[in-house]
Amino acid sequence: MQNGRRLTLSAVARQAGVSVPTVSKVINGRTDVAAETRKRVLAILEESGYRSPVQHRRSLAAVPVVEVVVDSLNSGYTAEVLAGIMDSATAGGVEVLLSSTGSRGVAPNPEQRAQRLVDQGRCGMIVVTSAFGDAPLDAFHRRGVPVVVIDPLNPPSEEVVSVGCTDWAGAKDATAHLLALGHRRIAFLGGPEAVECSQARLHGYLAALRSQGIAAEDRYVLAGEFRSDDGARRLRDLLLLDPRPTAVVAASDTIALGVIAEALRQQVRIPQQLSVVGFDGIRQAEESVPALTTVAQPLRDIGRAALRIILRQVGGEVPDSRRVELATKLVVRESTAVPPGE
Amino acid sequence: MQNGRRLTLSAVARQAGVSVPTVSKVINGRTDVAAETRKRVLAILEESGYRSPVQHRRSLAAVPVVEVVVDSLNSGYTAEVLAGIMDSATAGGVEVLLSSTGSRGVAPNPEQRAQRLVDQGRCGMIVVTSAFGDAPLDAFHRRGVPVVVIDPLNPPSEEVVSVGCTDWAGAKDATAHLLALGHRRIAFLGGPEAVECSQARLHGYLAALRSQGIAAEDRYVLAGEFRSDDGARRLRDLLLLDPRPTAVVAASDTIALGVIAEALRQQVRIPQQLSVVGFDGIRQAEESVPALTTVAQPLRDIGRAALRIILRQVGGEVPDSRRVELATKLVVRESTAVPPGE
DNA sequence: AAATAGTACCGAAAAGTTTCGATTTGCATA
DNA sequence: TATGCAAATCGAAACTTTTCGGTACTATTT
Repeated sequence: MQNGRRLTLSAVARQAGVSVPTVSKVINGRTDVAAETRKRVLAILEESGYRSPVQHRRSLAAVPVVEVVVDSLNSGYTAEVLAGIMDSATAGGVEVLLSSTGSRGVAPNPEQRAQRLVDQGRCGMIVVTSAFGDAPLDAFHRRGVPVVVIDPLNPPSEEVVSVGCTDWAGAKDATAHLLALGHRRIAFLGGPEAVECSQARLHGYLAALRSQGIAAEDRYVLAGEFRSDDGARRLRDLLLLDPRPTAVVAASDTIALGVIAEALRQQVRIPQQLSVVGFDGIRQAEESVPALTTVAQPLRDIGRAALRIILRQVGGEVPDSRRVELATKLVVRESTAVPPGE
Repeated sequence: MQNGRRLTLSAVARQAGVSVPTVSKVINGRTDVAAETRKRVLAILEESGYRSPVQHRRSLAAVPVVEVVVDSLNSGYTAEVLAGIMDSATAGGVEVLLSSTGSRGVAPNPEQRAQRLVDQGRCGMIVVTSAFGDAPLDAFHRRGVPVVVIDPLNPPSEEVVSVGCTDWAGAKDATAHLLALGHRRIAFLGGPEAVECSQARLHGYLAALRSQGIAAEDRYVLAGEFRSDDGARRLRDLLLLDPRPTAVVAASDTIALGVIAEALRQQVRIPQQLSVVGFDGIRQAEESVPALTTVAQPLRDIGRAALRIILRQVGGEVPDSRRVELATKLVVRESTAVPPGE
């Protein structure tokens, strides 16, 4: 390719059959390039190994920074994942820029935000359990900024890597554990219905029941928020049913802890009268009384994995999978036992 | 100046009697411009009010960055403070760079680290509950980077602003609350003896006792770690004493939650047989059963305040105080009651 | 003093980016 | 069907930045 001179934009442009500005726009992630054209130009760029001067400078530049977007910090879940991210970050020599969406949802102006990201030499982004539309993701993708989404609320789009755990299998394990103890009336306290992982957990629960030939009862399945007070509320509803369920599978530890707290208040003894299984494996689950049996997600590992994936993408590797699922592990503690009256 | 067209480099260049590249170099701080020439060009630039496109973008986009150093993320305490910092950060339009010291202590090379901080345009630093020697702090101070320390483990040095809560008064309130209920044998489960806030809380406890003319018993005062398992361990020790204390003041909520959990295991009923007061006001304290009476630090407010102080210092203000203490508030919940046998 | 080397400074030319108008296309409307 | 309108796409031209070589000046050597 190189005939004496340095590799230049116009050479790439000529080969791609477009003008110099168009190539520049592709490199800088402008929107006014047809997808078709962009692809062709990118191919030539790839092949020729062209690097724009700014790209080049950036690759020499100081410590890479990864931006981490969280929805809120008040759950143990987020903190734990963040801790994992920090692990990998210090190990990998990158820094972490934390940004919180708060209640306002994500990024007022994704295009501008993405541009700022690359301007300031940020090399990737991790989104933790937030709804993230396709439009903003595209803004990052066009600029070649790798994005990893952890436990996305909405189904992740094509071009983004998502990291999570084996939600379906985990809920199935939890339910199977209760079935093995002899429970037959098992309730499920889910998360918001629209949320991806929530659905997977529900289906794991249903699958376990079905495999034992047990029909799921609608009134035992209550969707709600991933919050302890909403767990407490729903337990009150469950206790009004006749016959009562003898066990509860909660879609998160926060829900399960709410159930345990409310059970104590209602004089329902756990696990003698009611077994409870949580999901997530946050720290508080170990410390509750009785200690919570739960499906532990390797939250720290998930955080670590997310950052490693970013780093690999920055290094030019193509991720071998759009979805990474880490195995959950059922941790049996004190909140589950054989059903009452047996 | 503007004769119909937009203000452009070449106009400035013409007026200054130099070429366009030279003006560009002045703007971009290149070295190959004579001091004399630079001055002249700068004058014209000033006069004409020219802003280069990148300057313009930057003024729209550049967001100041504050570095936050935490020791670890696995306590609710840190997460809560961080949430407060994020509050102020989003409100104040700054970004937060998170860095974790982990177990390895702080900054391998403070001098270098401080330099990098200013190079990358970071405008301040917040240190959350970490030991932080004077040497690194000085490195920042010399470079004019404001540093705020939240609840420092060691006594903060002269040149740094520290933010905390009224530890002494808070512990005194907690103890007074128990005294008012009629308790006379009150134990104190402290943090590590060397830690500043831990000492203040101990002295608040002692002061409350003294004000009622009660002598502190050494065997009722146990130092230890800010961890729930260490709280549980120390409760076991307390229960062996004769006479047993009827109430416990814990120097942190984590300790207190450990006490509650262990009490449940040991069949000691709270608050009927033992009253417990915590300190911090983390989220889990609300959700425990029984709900924990605690001295709530305004953790979020502390985080918010820390960042605001940084921002004011960046704005050129001189902090009016080296030490900011936010008031604690005794939150009476279910874990305290009159002593048994009355 | 002359030659040489080194360096600071500048601008022509090359490279890259942005603006803006021209062209096309899709789609709703007359 | 014709017409208008808005959005998408692209490149020419305008603009900015960078590279690179030349000039002039100074210091050093011969």
